[in-house]
Amino acid sequence: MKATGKPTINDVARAAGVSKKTVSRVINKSPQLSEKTRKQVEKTIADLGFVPNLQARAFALRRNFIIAVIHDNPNAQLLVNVQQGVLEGIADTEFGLMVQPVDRTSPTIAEDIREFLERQRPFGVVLLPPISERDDLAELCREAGCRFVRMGSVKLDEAEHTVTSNDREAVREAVTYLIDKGHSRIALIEGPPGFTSPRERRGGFEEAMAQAGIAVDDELVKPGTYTFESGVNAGEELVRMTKPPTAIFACNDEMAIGAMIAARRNGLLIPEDISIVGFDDTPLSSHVWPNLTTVHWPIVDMARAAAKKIIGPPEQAASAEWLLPSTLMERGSVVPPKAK
Amino acid sequence: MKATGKPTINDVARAAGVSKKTVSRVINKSPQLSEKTRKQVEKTIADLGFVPNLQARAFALRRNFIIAVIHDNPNAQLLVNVQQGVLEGIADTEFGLMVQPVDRTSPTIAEDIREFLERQRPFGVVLLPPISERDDLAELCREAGCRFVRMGSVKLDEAEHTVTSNDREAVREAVTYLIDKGHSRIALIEGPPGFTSPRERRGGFEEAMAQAGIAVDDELVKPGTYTFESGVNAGEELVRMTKPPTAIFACNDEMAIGAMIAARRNGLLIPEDISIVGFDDTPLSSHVWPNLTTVHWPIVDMARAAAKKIIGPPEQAASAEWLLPSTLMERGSVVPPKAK
DNA sequence: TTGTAGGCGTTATCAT
DNA sequence: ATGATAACGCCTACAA
Repeated sequence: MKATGKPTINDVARAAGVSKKTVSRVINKSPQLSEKTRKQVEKTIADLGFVPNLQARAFALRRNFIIAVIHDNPNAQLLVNVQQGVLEGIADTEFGLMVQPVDRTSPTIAEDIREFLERQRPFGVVLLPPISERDDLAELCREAGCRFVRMGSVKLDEAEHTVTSNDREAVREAVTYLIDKGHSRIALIEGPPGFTSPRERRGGFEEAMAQAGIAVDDELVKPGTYTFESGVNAGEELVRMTKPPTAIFACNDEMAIGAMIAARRNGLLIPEDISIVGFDDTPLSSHVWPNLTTVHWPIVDMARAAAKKIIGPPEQAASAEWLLPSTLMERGSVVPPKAK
Repeated sequence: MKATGKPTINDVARAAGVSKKTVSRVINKSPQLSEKTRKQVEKTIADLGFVPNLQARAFALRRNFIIAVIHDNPNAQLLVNVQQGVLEGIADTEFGLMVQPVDRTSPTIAEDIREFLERQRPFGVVLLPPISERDDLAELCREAGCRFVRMGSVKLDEAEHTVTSNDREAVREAVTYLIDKGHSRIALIEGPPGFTSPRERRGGFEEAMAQAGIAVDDELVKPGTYTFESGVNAGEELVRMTKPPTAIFACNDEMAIGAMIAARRNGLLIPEDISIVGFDDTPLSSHVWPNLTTVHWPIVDMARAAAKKIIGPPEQAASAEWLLPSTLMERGSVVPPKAK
């Protein structure tokens, strides 16, 4: 009768003595059903061990039960954290997780994404920075009928489609923390130009300095690209200055650790000779010595929140929290500057 | 006529003046079709811009066009590399990539995987180590009607279901390289007990030493867990010995770098005072200074090969290569030992 | 509140 | 080699 050996909606309908539409209504938790019928059908479902066929539902609804993470981000730890967060968000549901990298520099990126969406028809999409900032790509999701959430460092869309961290505020807090420790010659290692998160982080740095009435010394602001090497390079330049900074804020942990290596290679002790603060709170930050004081970026929480917005009712997504705060993790890489 | 606005197989059939089954045969490259009909239908397909609906095909075939990576592996870089490899393998096909982590320590792992396979019905599954070693989980894939490939450090299954690296041989080569440089007091930092890859890597170490007629000094074999910290700990113990080793082989890069940190913290220069070799060739190995000499683990290639085995014809999978060689990457962390 | 009829887009079966 | 017809399992629209 059934090729797969599994009961279908028809089997349930027959066994329960109702139509399959009624069974369908039970599956989909339709509100207009007598309590009696619902209970009875639910019992039959349980008795038969019926599990609705996801592919058939997907076919009828023209939507797969899948959340896709679309990204153009080379950072392995970030990706895995996002995946973990999404998986937590869809735990105990019928949803699965797909991953689709794209090439930001490709002229066909929009076409590539459209094709992906039309092929796989994911229920929803999580867009990671930096491509989450592109309105045209978000529009693509809307056109394809996908729910979507854009992750970033600033609010990119309506609450329904946004999950962000408050990088600016968190950095301001971190730099203020350095200032409160007594530092005033504070260096900044920037992130790659042209992206929002580095800009926000730099903004927070400047705000903290301005708030404390300290002028930002351009000599102490070094470019970086979020890579370990760029942190080493910037660190080298900083510690070799005739009057080096007493503290460094790096826009991510990898660069902060690069700067640590550079400082140490030049004979400086950390934190005694120079304090260092990072951003992200990657596992590495607890692995180096001294443990890196850094800003915890709640990327797992953000991804979980994004997934829940997508699979939950739209009105709930609109009212749900979209700001997940970054917070300072005080560890071992900061002390007050040496008295001169 | 068509709700989605897209042409369906019916539209093609009508326009081409054939039955939809014939169109289906063209889509599926059925061999028994007259060249003339095929050409004509193909032209109609192109004219109409017809793209077969993946969900409908999936429904009819009871298989989604998806490759799932099932894993219980905490290493972010490994996961991302595997994902990249699989994506390369399915590039320009209609397949997508799903990711499903599982908990190795959970008693319900088999049930969890079965449920996932029955829910999402992936076309194929890539099993990562260490769970790829469990025959019962592979059997689960077979029962669920999924193609599958098991990745590992030894041949775990028939060629059709296997992609492996030759860790043992590669380590033997790496340690022989150290011996050829003049080292004889060579330490080993092991991987976590109970898994195959650490066992193979240790085996390669022992074989190289035996081949050179050097007895393995148990004092110089330290346990590790593949983590940075365990490398630091093992490294500390080794360099503090009254007669420390002149070289260390660590079973992965993270531990090798941990050992580098430990050595340097104890006043040793690398490679002058102590040579270090790792395994994996993670990005980090080219980021530290000196660049780490390490064994390149071809994980991306392995994953690509796995994906191709899965989506290609079975007979091809059986005959395709299943062994991807690991090779030594000579960089800056090895020199001959100091003359006494 | 519940049921009937029909459709979603493809593949499989079995003719011809 | 090709076609007619019936699945596949669910959902929507409309009717009762």
